[in-house]
Amino acid sequence: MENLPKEIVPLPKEFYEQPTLELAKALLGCLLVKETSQGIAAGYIVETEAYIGPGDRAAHSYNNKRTARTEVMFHRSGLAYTYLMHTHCLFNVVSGGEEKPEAVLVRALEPQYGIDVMKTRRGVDVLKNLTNGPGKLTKALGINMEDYGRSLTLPPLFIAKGNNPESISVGKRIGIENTGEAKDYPWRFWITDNQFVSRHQKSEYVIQLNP
DNA sequence: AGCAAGATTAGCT
DNA sequence: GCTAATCTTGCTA
Repeated sequence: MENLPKEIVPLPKEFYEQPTLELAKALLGCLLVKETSQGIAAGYIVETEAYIGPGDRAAHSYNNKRTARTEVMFHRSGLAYTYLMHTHCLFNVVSGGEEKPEAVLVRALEPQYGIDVMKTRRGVDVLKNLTNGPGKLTKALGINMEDYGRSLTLPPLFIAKGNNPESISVGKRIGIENTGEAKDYPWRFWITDNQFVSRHQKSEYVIQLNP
């Protein structure tokens, strides 16, 4: 079983208390880690999308819709919101704070640790295709509905500091054609030119970050 | 109890 | 590009 370097530790809960659009950008470059009996698998987050509470028609929590599925979105920031989409599990980070149902969808990773177990789980041998989509990365890391509501500040599922990206591209969210005006909100973020993003798309604008 | 829809993916044309 | 896969959730009755 592969072990992580000892300096890789979960980010504190305060990290998740920034505004959702900021968090969606701050998560880029961070390391998403899942530990299971099969071993550790982890990758750098390279693509995210923000879903912002009652006013966002594309969000599951639109109009404060509170059901068994969306319940965790109303809880504190830094919990895992997992849900099923067709045959796949998708992974989100809850944000916004108590009673503010917001979340960041993690859409793609750059594989870093446990690549062999990822290949086994995915039945795929090409590194680039292992985690370049929201349903693919959960399968590669072994994230499933048992992770619903889990805190991301401790094992077996957590996020650690990684590398700060030099440049972030911003565009429209993917797969929400039927959501009226919300489909055009520029709330998708990815590391510019990264080869592990789920889809190549024209950016609305690019943010250059100071080192 | 029945049913339509879905923040996707893989495989084929 | 297009479609099937496949199943849970949430809404309506």
